[in-house]
Amino acid sequence: MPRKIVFRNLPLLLLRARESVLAHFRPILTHYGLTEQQWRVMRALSEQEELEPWQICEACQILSPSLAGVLARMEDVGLVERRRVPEDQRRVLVRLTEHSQSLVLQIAPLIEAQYHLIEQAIGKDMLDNIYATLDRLLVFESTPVEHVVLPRVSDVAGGLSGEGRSRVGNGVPTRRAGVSKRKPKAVGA
Amino acid sequence: MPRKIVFRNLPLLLLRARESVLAHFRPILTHYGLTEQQWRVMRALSEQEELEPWQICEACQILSPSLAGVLARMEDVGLVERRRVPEDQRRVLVRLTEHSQSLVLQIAPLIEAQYHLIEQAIGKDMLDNIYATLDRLLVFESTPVEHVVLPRVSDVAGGLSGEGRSRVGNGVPTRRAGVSKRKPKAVGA
DNA sequence: GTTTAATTACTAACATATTAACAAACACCC
DNA sequence: GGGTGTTTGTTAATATGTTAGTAATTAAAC
Repeated sequence: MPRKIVFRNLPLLLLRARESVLAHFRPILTHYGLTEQQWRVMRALSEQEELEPWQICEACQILSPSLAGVLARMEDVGLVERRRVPEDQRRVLVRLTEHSQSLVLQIAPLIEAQYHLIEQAIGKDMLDNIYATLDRLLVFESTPVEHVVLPRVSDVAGGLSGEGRSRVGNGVPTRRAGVSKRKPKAVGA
Repeated sequence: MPRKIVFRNLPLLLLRARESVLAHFRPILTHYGLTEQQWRVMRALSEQEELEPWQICEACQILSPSLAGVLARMEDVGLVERRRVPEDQRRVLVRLTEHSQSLVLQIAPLIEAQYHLIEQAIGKDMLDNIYATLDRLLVFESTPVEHVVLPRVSDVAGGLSGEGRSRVGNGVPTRRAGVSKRKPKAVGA
């Protein structure tokens, strides 16, 4: 096998870090029947009163197609209301319902308290350091970074130049239905 | 509205940071028709030769049900092979195919090069600092952090104690089919 | 040695992520 | 003033995340 990549997997580390933090908040949200994304939207709308979808996308780091579903479900359960902008019928304004606002009033202190517990466990200096580091990482969002040149290869993963898949009889599929239930996909053809 | 939560949204910041990093690698992976998760699995298997699914879950921060699908698809396109452990018919061993190994040989240098470009753009000190900070954040994975006590509330988000949703006629749904195409869900009933 | 519990990988059901494509409303332009 | 392009939100299709539950196998208890 090739020499290991000398750099540690940064996106993976960030994923782990995020998960380790989120683990301390998730119980609060699920306790109130909220998903993580719903809470992100609620928190944003609790600070802005009214936002357009694209603004929520930016504020909550949710892509537009995802947000469409999130908002639709939130409207279904009465967490947000949507109305069109009169001057521009394309645009929409989203806001929290009264119910949702009172929900924020209940949850926000718990979130806040949990942050305090975290700060208390790892120290304020440490927490500040984390924020500062992340900020610098985000600045580099706009920092121009060169990109490696990609060799031209038409279709590599699907290409499978030669060996064919031999789905049946390799040991595993002989078990439950699941393993061999995948669609054929005609690789050798 | 309630006073803003004094702490900045840490999970959101981590999400942003991760995205800003990943943005520099995604083009490489999509160029080879790989998803981010597939590459994570491939990178792990390129360093271990053979792993059991639960080990991949840990190494790649992928939950077991997700990994089931990821591996099934990867097997479909000939990226990995699975076989049962003879001594324990519950367990499975996963490994890269030859094709997949040669793919790693092509991609790894590009990933590596991109890391170098990033390091070059933000500085080695900065990068080291990031890694160090993330490590400390991960240590706190095991650090015992108290958890806020949750007030007992049966079903809050769905409860909607009173106001009813008024789906039709609030301004928005009058547009395309989509907005009002959601399942009714019987809130008022 | 059979019953029970624990493991391991998986399925099911739903919410979200991601990319591409689309429709309606607006802006321009000639 | 009707083409043309742009913006905004959306749908479609597929992959993954998340929680709960299941089947097959093994280990433990009795």
